[in-house]
Amino acid sequence: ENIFDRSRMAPKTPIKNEPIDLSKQKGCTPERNPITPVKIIDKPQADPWTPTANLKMLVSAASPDMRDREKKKELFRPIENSEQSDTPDALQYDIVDDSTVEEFEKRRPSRKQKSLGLLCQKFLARYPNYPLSTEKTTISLDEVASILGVERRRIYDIVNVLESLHLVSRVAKNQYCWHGRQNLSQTLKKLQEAGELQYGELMTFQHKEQDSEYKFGERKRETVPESQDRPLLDFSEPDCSSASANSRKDKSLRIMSQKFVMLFLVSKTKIVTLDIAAKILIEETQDTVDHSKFKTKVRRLYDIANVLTSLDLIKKVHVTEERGRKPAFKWIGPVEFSGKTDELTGHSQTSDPLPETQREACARYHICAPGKQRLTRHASFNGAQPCEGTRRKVSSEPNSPRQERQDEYCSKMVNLAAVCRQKIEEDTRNKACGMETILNSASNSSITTPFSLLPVPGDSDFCVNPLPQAAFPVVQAEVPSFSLPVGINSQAPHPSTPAASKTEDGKPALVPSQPFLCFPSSSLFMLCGGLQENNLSETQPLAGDKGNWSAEAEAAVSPALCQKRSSHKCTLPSPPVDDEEPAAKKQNIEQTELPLSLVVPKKPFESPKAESTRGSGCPSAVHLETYHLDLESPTAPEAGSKESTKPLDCQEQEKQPQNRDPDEPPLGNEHIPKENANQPFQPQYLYVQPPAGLSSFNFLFSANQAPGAISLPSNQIPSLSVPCVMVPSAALASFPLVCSPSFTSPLCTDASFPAAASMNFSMSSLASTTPVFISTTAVVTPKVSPTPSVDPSQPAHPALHLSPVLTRSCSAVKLDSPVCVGHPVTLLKLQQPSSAPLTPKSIRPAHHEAFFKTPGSLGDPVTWKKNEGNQTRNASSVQRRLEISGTSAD
DNA sequence: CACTCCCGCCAATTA
DNA sequence: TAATTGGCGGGAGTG
Repeated sequence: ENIFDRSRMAPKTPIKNEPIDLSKQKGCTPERNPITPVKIIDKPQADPWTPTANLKMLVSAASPDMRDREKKKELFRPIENSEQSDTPDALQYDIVDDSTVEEFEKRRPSRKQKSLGLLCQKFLARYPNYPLSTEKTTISLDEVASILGVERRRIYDIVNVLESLHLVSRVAKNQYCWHGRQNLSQTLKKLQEAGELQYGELMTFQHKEQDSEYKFGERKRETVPESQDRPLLDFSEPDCSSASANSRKDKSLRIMSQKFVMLFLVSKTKIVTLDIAAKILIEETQDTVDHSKFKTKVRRLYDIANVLTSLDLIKKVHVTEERGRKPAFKWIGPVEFSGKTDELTGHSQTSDPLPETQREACARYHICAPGKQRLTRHASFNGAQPCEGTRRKVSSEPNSPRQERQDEYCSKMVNLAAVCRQKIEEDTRNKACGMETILNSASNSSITTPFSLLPVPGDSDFCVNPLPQAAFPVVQAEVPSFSLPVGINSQAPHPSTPAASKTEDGKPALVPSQPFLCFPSSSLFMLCGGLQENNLSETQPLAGDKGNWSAEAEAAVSPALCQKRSSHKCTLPSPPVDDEEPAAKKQNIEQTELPLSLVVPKKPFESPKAESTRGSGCPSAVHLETYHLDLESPTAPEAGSKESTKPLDCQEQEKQPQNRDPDEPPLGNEHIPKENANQPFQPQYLYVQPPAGLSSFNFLFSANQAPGAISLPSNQIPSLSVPCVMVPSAALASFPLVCSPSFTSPLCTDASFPAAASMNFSMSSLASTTPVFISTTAVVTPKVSPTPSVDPSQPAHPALHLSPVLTRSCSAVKLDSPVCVGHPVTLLKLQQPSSAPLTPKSIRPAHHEAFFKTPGSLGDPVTWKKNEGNQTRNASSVQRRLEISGTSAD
């Protein structure tokens, strides 16, 4: 025993301890990290003799008074120290500082002393809040555990939460890198953005109905499509943790932590009650909240809250509600993230400042991110992110678990989205009246028409919804939509960084963390933030089924929803469109059929290649990947220079031709026969900033497809035959998309043109007020202003960059959609459509079951689980990659 | 008794 | 296979 003790004691004993601690802390001795011997030692001790045991015994035996005395006394310290931090503190200079008071308490054997919060403080005390970027601090879990005198399990709890905020990142097993709070603001910003997408609506409700917690909770659930969450998480975590740590379940403490923080950031009051948070965080779609599950969730929230409290980000408060007093937590951390994270920003790679508006940020990301990502990947890591780099490497491996994880994420997200969507639908029906009408019309139209955008001025939420809806229609037409986790970082594959994007077999291209929906409609791609997606899905859903959903804030659900929609589409295969809405409907012209046809052709083409080429990619992702590839290659070049877009386009055209051809025929015939002919189908995208209403969305219109379609006559309904991508701002951030500066009124004419880069819609054009309809055919709404403005900053490559991501997303979508629908049948349908466009693989993954299943939300009895897993994994991997790349960037 | 949440079993993952 | 991670929930400490 003594021997064991010694090993442990080492920390305790002044002599041994100090040296050890120091070396570990500052030195970041990697050496130790790998080593896990500590653990062994601990275990043996713990059981029989562990210091803890002794302490416990003592404590229990001793009276409180005694405890206090003892605590103070040195005698006690040794014992306790071994377990806790007292000794360590003494040993560790830093620790003492922060936790002086705590130590006091710690001495006690009492439970409080062992609290996770205290432990966390001790842990934090060991490291500087703002470490020099130059010096990397590695943390050995074993060491820390032994130093703090706790079992490793507890360290995991702390580290997981810290990791969710990027205070640390996992480098390797047993090793974490300490980043401190340098990136905290960035991370919070990202989370806030993500949270707005996911929970924005909820929060709104909150404010409105503070009382109705339940409602709140419910809504949250709905809205909260986890899909987004994960993406968010990814964003935040992209670099480090995503890779290895992600494994396990979606629910990880990490994700919960992020979501929890998001709730605070989104909440106006900055106060979140535990029960609400628990409800929101419960994956289960439905109301069915098992009491046990709820309890478990609450336990976890306490764990998280303790850590966050020790970080001084929240504090415990009590909210008196109707029922009585509820435990709650108030956010006391930074609230405004103007966009930059001060020092943080500079350091953080991925996290650029998300300054201004999301969109802008997104745009910037696109532009800038690529480079970073690439860099990050290649470079092992810089400063704080080194760890990430390593992981990436690992993850980058084609078949590595990471991919799987990613896929899983996707699937989960999808599931969540689906669930949310369902709920949302219900809610929306009830609540979203005005919106509904619009949406409905949209949805209907959507079916008929490829897609319509409703410009919803007003609230962002609403805005979001409209767009999504619009998107959905498109999806329906075609296909599959997939949701990707939102990539937070700039990881997005930029054109400039071809390697990066491809590195992972295309996966990387996708933005890891950012959730988005891709609608591989023949002509359009839509990327939506989770929320948005949800909205879309809602609206879209078959007119018959859910025509009324309001896209509402639930957007969060979006991904799932979207998928569902797609599935719906499938199911509703080309419902003859009704033109409920005149304008929109007009567009519907081609209606679903067209889009489908268009889409299908492409995908098939692409998919084959992609698949063949990339084994690594997820099956489901295949088509996407293919797409990506095409895009990527072109993009990469572009990435370097925005202007380069043209060249890229050319490249794209070259590459894409295959895809395009198939696609085009359908589209081209209908919409843009001419243009297509002229131009190869380059995957060009038009980037449209989100209108005010759409704050979070970005639209990308593929120039290629569009071209033909674009021909729109200004007057009528603006329909875009071109594929467009809707990307949440967040997503954009990750994307390398670039808007071609040149556009002027691309829509009208030429966006489609070959060389023409991507077209940008200025937000203003979209500006909420005017609804834009995009028909599969290609009509563009007049509103769309040919705004060159939109993003001068952004290069015109959007398409390229996006494509990779999209591709995956697409694959995912396919899967998802069926799931979402909850109707296996739909899936099948989808598949078909997808099949054309998508490779079989992609479809399979689509099976979605996994996605659907996850939360148990839908209860999908679906039978396609197999694929799901893969898909999700892939997606996740992709995300990770992206993240990683982004983070590592520099 | 309700709120907290420690503790550690044990499964999922990883090495 | 062994080690690492981490979900999970029993049940104990606190007020």
